[in-house]
Amino acid sequence: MHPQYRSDLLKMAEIFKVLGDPNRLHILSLISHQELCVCEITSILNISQSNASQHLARLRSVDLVKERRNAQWIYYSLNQDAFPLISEILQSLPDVSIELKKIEDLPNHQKCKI
Amino acid sequence: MHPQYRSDLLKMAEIFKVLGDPNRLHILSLISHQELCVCEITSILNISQSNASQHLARLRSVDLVKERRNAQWIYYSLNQDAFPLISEILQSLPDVSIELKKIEDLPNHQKCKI
DNA sequence: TTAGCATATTCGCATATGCTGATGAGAGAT
DNA sequence: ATCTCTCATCAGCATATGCGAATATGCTAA
Repeated sequence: MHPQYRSDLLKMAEIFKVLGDPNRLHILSLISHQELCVCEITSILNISQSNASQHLARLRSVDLVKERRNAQWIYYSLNQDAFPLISEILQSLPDVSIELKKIEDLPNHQKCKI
Repeated sequence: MHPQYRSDLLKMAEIFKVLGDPNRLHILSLISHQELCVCEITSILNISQSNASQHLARLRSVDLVKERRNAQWIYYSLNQDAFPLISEILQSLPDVSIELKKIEDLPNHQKCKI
């Protein structure tokens, strides 16, 4: 097998490995609609801050997300340039618009002053 | 979160987890062009028979492949109905047609009488 | 500067994964 | 029935992964 082919396969496999987790799929689906800071993602997914941050690190490692710092907050959004099929994949997931509408009602949202 | 949403995410994540391995991507790419028996896949990927069989079991577990028995041989092919985007994903992988043309030249191909 | 909040990183643990080697199950040939 | 070939499964191991707890870093405001 050609070395170039092998490395292409490895890179694609790495991307799918990152997609192979329900929490990361959920995060991608959310930030494909609008950028969100880590505390919002943490609240919506109902996971620990550490866990959310680790998932975001994995998404960063394959360049699937863009980040923008604003004061203490880091806003994440989908990087559609990294993997052309990513948008179509995310569109095949269930709708998350209800969750996005409810951001203000989240229990610990007061800790996250947007 | 809705339970149905969660199970959908889990199912999608499971599919991507299966896609998240270079050998399995390679197998899928090969059998998306033509059906192959296990010994051919083993030869092309240059992995052990046990390893190939285990990868095929993973692909079967999420219904990504179809199998057809013919005497001792079991021929695997892509199941395009399981995951609508699978064909597009596989088309984004490097070309495998050269490997398919060389099946007859493989070292231990005599053990696999097509 | 200090305090407080948002985020990242490290550590440790339980579980999952990929692989090899050995064994088992089916199907044909003799 | 016996042998051989194809394929599946099991056992065992090294490594990877997902998570919580603790800690570190970075920013703002007082």
